[in-house]
Amino acid sequence: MLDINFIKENLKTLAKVTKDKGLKIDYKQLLKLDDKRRNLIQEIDELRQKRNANADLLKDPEKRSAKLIAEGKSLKDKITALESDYNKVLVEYTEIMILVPNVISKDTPIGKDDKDNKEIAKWGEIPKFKFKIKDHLQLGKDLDILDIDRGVKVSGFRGYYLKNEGAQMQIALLQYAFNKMIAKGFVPFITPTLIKQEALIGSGHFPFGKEEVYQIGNPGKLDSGEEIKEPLYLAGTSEPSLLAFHANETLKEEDLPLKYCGSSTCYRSEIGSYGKDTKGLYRVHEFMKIEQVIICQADIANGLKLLEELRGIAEEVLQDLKLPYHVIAVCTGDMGAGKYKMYDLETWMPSRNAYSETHSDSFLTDWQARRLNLKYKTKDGETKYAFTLNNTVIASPRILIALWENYQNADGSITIPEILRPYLGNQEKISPKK
RNA sequence: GGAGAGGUGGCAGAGCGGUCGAAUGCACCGGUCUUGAAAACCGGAGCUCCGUUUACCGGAGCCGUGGGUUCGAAUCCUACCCUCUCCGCCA
Repeated sequence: MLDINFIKENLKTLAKVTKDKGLKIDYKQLLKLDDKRRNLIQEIDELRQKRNANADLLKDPEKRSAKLIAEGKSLKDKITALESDYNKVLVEYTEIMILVPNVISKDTPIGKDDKDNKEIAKWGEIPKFKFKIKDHLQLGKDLDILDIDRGVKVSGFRGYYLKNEGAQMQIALLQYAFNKMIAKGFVPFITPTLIKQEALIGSGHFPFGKEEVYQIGNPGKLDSGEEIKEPLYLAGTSEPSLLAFHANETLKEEDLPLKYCGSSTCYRSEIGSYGKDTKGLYRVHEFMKIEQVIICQADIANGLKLLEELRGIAEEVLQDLKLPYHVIAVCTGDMGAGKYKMYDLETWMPSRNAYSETHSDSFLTDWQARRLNLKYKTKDGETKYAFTLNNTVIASPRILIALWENYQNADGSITIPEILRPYLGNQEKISPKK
């Protein structure tokens, strides 16, 4: 969400960024609703003032009269009617307001989709295999560390089991990553994954990505006896939980920046990507992830610095694992409404013969904080909305694709990356069983 | 799942139709006193929104949330959310 006054003063910029991000906002309608909204507030406030004055007179039994009471009744009716109008206008107004995208950094590429993203850095050598490589599915099957067939049997499409060293490796990755983050001063969290709609609106996952999120219904009853559901949702990342942790709070500037990392299972419905990546571990309905989140002062330069810091941590993880990757500056059409600037880290996946997304590093200025009503008080006593950032630390099993495929050997075994060995009893290789 | 109690300012805690944005205590800020501090005493202080002559000026709203009753609601009714206690069940 943006400040309505900022929107009014920057209509041209916003019209452009809206188009560049592939969105459609009726700004004329928004301004109209804002006018209506403010006019109604004024009218209502005036009538309430009269009502209060009237009620004040009636306090005195001597002044009590049928006329005053009638006057009070009439005022009440007018107020009720206007309030009802106001509520309707506010709903429409809010519906548009939460769709208004954030502005972008100067260096964000303008483009339509991921084809227009720009590679800005590269690390590691793409491995050249002298044998016919297997993809992670084959490796997983041959080494008995992944079972897709039974995953589908039990969980349905996109279901999977990690098994043996496959299972161990996932836990190893998470633990290694968690430890790294703690060493860097991030506060470790295990976050709720069953969350309320407000948290998802706050992070900006709603309304944009609503269909991507699983909904869980809680039955209840309305006044009228009508059955209702106050839904809960399965979070697709710990980001909304970590951000909403401080929703409706006013923090102290001296406590910023807050550096958090959250470990959670993540759920994605993948509606809208039906035909895509249907094989293997690339796109699954549930996975585990450690996410890094920063809540900081409202300072663009500082935020950009932190974005680089988060990127650096993610790069460090891939370098620790010795996986080739590149960094791309994500273009407007691919970045999401709330983003001010965004990088993706894509890791080399031999079977896909491509770099594929494993990390996503974003800076959102105060776009999320406004939705979350997350503020801080400056040293001068001023109240401001905070800025927020987030990036992946590690997400598995997707990263296992890169890990298994890049580390495979001619004999069909997989070398375990050194950094993970301590978590797997110092085992060096995953070899075929028996 | 059953039974009961309750949600008021940073915290504790009164208020149970108009005198309540809200007593009182603690904490906080300023002052007096003091060599300094403490104590004591005096004074001050919340948030959100709207408007404008942008002035800490005017107005509205905020006592878990929404709806209702009333000329008037922190106070009454109602639904929902949450917390606590006891019983039951349970990883």
